[in-house]
Amino acid sequence: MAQSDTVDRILDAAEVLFAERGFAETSLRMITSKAKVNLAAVNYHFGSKNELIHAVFARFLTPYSATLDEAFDELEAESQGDAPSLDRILWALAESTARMPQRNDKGISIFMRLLGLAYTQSQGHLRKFLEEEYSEPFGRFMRLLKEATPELSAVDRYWRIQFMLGATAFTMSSSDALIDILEAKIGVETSVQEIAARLVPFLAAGMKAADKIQQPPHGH
Amino acid sequence: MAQSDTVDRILDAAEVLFAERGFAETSLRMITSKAKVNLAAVNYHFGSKNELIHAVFARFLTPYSATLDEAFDELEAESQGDAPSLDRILWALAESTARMPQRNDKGISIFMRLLGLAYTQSQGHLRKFLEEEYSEPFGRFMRLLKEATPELSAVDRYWRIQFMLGATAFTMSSSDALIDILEAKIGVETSVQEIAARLVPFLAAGMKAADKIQQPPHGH
DNA sequence: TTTCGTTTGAAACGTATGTTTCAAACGAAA
DNA sequence: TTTCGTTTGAAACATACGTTTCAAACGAAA
Repeated sequence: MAQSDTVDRILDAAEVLFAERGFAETSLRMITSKAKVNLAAVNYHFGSKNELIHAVFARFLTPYSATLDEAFDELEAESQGDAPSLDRILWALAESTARMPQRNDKGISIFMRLLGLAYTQSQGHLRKFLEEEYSEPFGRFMRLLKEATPELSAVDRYWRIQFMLGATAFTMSSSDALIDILEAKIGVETSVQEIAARLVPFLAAGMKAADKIQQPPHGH
Repeated sequence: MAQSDTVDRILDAAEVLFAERGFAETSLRMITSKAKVNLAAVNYHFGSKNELIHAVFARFLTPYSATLDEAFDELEAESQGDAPSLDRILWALAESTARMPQRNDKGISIFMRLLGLAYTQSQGHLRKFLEEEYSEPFGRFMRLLKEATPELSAVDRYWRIQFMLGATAFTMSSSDALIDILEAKIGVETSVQEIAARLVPFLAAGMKAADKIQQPPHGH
């Protein structure tokens, strides 16, 4: 405990509780009591609850952002000149995510759940913070997607990307619960990595769908 | 204002505010002040905040559930004996949703956003309430999906249905914001119906994807 | 018009939250 | 060992919440 291991204890506790219960539903007192730390420590070290939320995201998003950047570098290096395919882009994303160093066995679930919350519960301050700090790797991912789907109009691509994000964020943010339900139902155990491996072909097929806008089907 | 138009005023205000801000972030005082109604009226007419949330959902979910049931009846009547196709099931769902009677022009967005919140912010009491009251049309939809995708194993189907739900709930629950972003970006106006019409082929293609689990792509 | 159950209004209650205060404890530097 | 900036601890603060209370107002039935 060289210096302020209090800070890490708070971050660890906050990360888990935020992932379990969301931001508004997690009080500072829950966090400090789980972290076995004085209540005032949060405001002393982080300033406010909102800044603590930012710190929790920064701690895992900064290395993740760097990992992604490397993966995209590799991707572009491999396919010299021509645009990387959709499948390879999505796979690179899935692999980078799976390979993130985990603090414990629940690491990936927490990571995913927080990413989901970032979309879902983003109040003004969080959205602003994320846009300011991490727009670059996100923009790069978007550029790669654009080059990989030249057959789509800008509008088509826009909506399909939202569909992809939705399927991913939603599934991953509830991955723990969904895995449990499946096990109770069919008795099959599933890893987050397997979900990702199932998600990729689903998303790729959706992105490549021939029909852009569904017309009412005709009678049989 | 024959009898308790207070009840409807509360429901109207609560519906909008819940859709805009979520449940925990919307206080009874916000609701009663928007509804121009006394604070105590909520507890008098509904009992508690949780029961008010239930009432908001019941008001639109009960007619929606009936509409869905009719649409599924038609679907099964049309395709006498053989299972309705995936495209037709999804289309029936999208159409039923679009045709729901709206209280105002923002009706569909609110409706969608609440459905999204039901998945996303479902605390214990709401999940329990929804399961107890509306499991039947949901189960019927699942059965139809199963019959329309006999080529999928139970596990494959389970995950792909989650992906569909995610893409839909996520996109629709943010439809307002996404429509605004697209308009600011490309200057195109979009209706919720158009989003649904774009979503259907995306989901159908994903459900029918040949690969179930992605293997690492080989070098180019 | 009087009656009486229903509904509203204003105020308060108890509790929980984020934040602040300030004295005490700590720990490296002198 | 003394000093002094940093960190902790216990308590309080102001505020917001959901809920309750109870008298006043209402409105159909008598």
